[in-house]
Amino acid sequence: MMQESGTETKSNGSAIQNGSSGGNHLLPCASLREGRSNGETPAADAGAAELAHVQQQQQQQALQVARQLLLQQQQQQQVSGLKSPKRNDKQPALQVPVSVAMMTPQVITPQQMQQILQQQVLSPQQLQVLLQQQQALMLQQQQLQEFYKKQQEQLQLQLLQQQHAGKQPKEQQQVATQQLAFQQQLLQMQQLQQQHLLSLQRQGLLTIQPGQPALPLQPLAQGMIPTELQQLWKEVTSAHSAEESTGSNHSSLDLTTTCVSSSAPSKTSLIMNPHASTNGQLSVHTPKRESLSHEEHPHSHPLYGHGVCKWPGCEAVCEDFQSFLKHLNSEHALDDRSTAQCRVQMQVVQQLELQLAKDKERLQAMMTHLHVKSTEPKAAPQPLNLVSSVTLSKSASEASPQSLPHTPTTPTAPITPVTQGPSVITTTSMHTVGPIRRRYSDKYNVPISSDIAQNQEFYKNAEVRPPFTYASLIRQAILESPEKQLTLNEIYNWFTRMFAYFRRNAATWKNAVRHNLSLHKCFVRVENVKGAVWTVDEVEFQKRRPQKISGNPSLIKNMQSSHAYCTPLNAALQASMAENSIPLYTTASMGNPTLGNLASAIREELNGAMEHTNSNESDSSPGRSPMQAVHPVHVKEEPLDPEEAEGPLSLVTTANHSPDFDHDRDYEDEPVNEDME
DNA sequence: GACAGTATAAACATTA
DNA sequence: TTAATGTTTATACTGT
Repeated sequence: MMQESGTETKSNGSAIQNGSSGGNHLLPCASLREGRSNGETPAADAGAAELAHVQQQQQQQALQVARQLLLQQQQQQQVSGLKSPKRNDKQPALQVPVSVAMMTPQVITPQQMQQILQQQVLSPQQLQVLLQQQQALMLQQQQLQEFYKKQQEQLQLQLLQQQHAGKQPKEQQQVATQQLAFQQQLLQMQQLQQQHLLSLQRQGLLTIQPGQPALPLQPLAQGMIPTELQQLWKEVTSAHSAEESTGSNHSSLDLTTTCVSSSAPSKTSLIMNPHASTNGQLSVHTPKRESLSHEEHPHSHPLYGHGVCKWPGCEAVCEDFQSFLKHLNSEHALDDRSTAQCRVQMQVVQQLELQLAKDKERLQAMMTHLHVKSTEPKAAPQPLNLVSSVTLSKSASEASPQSLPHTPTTPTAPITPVTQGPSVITTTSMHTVGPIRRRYSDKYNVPISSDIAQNQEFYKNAEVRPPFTYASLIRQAILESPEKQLTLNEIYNWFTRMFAYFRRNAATWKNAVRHNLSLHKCFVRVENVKGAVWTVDEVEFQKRRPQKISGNPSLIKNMQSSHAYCTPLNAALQASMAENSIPLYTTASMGNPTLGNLASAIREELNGAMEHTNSNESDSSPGRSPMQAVHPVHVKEEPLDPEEAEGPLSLVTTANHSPDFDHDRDYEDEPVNEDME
């Protein structure tokens, strides 16, 4: 009886902290505006000539770095007694450019990947093409590097032999000639990739920003990438080995076994260098780990969802899970292509992790700043682009209200890093702020189902509090159910299934759910055959909510300013990824999508309301919606208590009917999505 | 400042 | 008896 209370008491501290953290997840919006207000010019401003100049400089830098590395290498050889004075004289000129190539693989760096993601201008197809091009280049380069490495090893062996034999070899010159040829090849590849980048830039797909000097071909930065990849790989392999050590090394995927007998390219890659081996094995280990972790949920696989293969760029339709497995084994077996794709994915993940770290740091700074300034007088109220209830001093949000992009990112983008690493908003990152209460966006008539649908994967994986009230969430859970009724336990399950946030502090939020169910008249308990179920009295629900959208231009303007409520994830991601990409925020791009959001909100509410009222065959007396008259609503019949459904749909009646709102809208149960895109 | 809405916590009752 | 479920009260916070 009191045990739950007891557990709640125990978890109070963490619950408060957790709640605080949840309220913060739109803070990146502020950072987004901050980024925009920096006055940094779009990268597209950088001309091709300037880019070429920068690349030349960077090539020179690369040469210098390579020379230094060579010197270090030679010093090491001197120490180890392997050095040949003659070779020492001859080798540098040969090794330098090759070393450059070895140290600076000219693939798209995470920074460049970030740029592309920042721009938000690439369609998935474009991205796929880009990735494939990069994969091809990477493979070519790997092969060249591999071959060169072998040549160099041969050369060293020959030199050693010749030192012992005291001979002056002709073979050395031949090998050196070969090396020179490969150097030239590598340089050509570099140039090719530079041209590729340049063409991307010219197409507007990739931008070089003045404020990011390390972007295109920064040798040192690139030199760090393999190290980081290696580190990432260590994490992966350690986790994998840990799993194996526990005896769970049986796999449901053939990929694992093919890994062991790996095909030639991957095998050589394994030998070649740690980075290659990393990637080569990762492409195998990751599915295996996933397969292991999902063995108990045979129809749940990270690469499979909604009947579609989620392998990057695949999207093949698989009827069922078995066919998906067949598809996975056949189409995504261990080969060069899959390996390269995994490598690219690694880079994406790594970049996102870097971005995560950066944003966490920024968040800390923001929180510190806001905490310091919390006593400062408030400026004129601005529509906060925050879902959270963080009591921001208005100084933090005094930037332009049109700071949020309307082009949403796909919610799947942030999932991987979020699930693999700590959430963007960690509880620890919020501790310094003190008690924070949430303010939820459903007060702004955000289409909850749209938001949830769009950010479903995000909410499922990131411990981010959904920006909706408990009442809205409960309603959504009930309305999503086939019969529009759920037991309490089913509501619980929906919460935990849909939101990672609600997988913690169960006592707290479950109590809140029960409290809301009891408190709000809109939730009606119905005795059913299988027990008590909860239904939604949509009329009561609409009564409960403030009718903010009434055609008032100021409200619409407010909606426009705060339309980021519709996609908190997108806002956060945009802020996270888009730091300086101004072109997305042009005034012209703000117009219709905003109206679309508004329309979506109205449609959403209308749809939900009318589903219920229609299904109850109730006649909403004084104020029938004009939209209802114009647009027939297709709803399912549902067995609800007729006495619960009556009264006007105030939201609908007060909403202006804009012709933009309802083009061929199919008022099904499916959430509205397209208005976000 | 009043008020409404909401979150959170807690106590208590009921029921399976 | 226990856990789940449901109700109610209290308090605090936020926005209007």
